[in-house]
Amino acid sequence: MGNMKDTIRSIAIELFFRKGYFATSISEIAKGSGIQKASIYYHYKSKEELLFSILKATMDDLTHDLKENLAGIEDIESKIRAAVHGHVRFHLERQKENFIANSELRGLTAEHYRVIVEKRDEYEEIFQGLIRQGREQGVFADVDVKILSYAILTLCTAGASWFNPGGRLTVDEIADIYENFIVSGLKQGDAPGMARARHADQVLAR
Amino acid sequence: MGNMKDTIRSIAIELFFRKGYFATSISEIAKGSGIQKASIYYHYKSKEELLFSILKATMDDLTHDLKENLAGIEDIESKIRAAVHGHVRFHLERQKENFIANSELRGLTAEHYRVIVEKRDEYEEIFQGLIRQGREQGVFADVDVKILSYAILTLCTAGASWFNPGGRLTVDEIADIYENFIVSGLKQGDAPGMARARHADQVLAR
DNA sequence: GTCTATAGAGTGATAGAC
DNA sequence: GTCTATCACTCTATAGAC
Repeated sequence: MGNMKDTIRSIAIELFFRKGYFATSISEIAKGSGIQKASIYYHYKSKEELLFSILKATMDDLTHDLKENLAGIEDIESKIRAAVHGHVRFHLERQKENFIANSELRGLTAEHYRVIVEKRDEYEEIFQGLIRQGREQGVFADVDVKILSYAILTLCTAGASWFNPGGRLTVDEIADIYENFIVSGLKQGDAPGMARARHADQVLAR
Repeated sequence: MGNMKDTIRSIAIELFFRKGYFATSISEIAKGSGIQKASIYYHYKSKEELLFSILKATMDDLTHDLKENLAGIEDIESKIRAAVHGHVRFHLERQKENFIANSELRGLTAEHYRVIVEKRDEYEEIFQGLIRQGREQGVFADVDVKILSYAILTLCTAGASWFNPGGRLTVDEIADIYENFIVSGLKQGDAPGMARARHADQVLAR
């Protein structure tokens, strides 16, 4: 946190998280950074660029993290577990940036919006690929890949909105709870109705 | 949509959903309603009061809906299914209001914020009670009630952010997918820390 | 790299005519 | 119940001194 550019950045993250992007003014960020508001524009050419730089770095780190977590794992269930665990971990450990990344996309210009959404889509596709593979290998039930990938990602992401760093459970304990819940949901062993019918089909086909 | 008060309200819902509360101005709402901005203040005494009236009605209807959906059902699994199904249905059918109710709480005054959070807590407690009951009756596994209730609610709520009314699946089809995923997750969820051990056991037993 | 000063536009809200 | 006019303020961003 040596230079002013990073100080401004971390004050902005704090304020965008607490008050929201539109409700935060440049002068508040300047005040928190201990400089005059005009000086902000030496480091960032606009408020929107400051937001974009935060979102871009967060998305890049997220995808990089996922690829690293999956490297070397062969078994599909272990892969899903590693992906979910890492996703939860990342969102709880960098709670504020991730909260902003999921709620302030509307603050971006059209071009910047496109860049971030592309990165998000790339990340989602890796996840969807894992679910699809697990389904094809018969490890998971015949689930709807798109709907459940959205569900799983937002489920874990949501942790960033209520997580209390000093609370009852550690990051890894929470990640384990999610991991088990999600893998059970994907396997759908006990679900009656349509799910049970699908499950029976699979068993018979083995 | 006969009177102006309701017109203003529905234009505000549309704009708050699309652009966000802080990024929407009174004059935009007036323009959309076909009147001058000063006329807004005849119907609502401030922008914040307009937001509050939207959130309050949404939360009241949500809880009312849940109580109605649960009435007369005895079996705990059927109760959870009805609660989840109704929750998803409500959020998809009133997508915009619900999106606002989950992202614009920071726009409220301290007192109004308290009112809405109280209503949200009341709703959450009903849900938590159902999960707790299911666990005590042995229908569900020994899950963490608080964490999973947040997880389940945000999971279903998130539907309101990506749902496309004219899309591939109907509201009830999506609700069914969620229902099965959640009930499966609740039945087979393990205690924290057991994920790796359990998975290893499974692999060895093959 | 940070400052003071200010441009230029938009904001929520009110007063008072009709 | 809607209008015009306006107040008082805040906002992002820039110019130019140091």
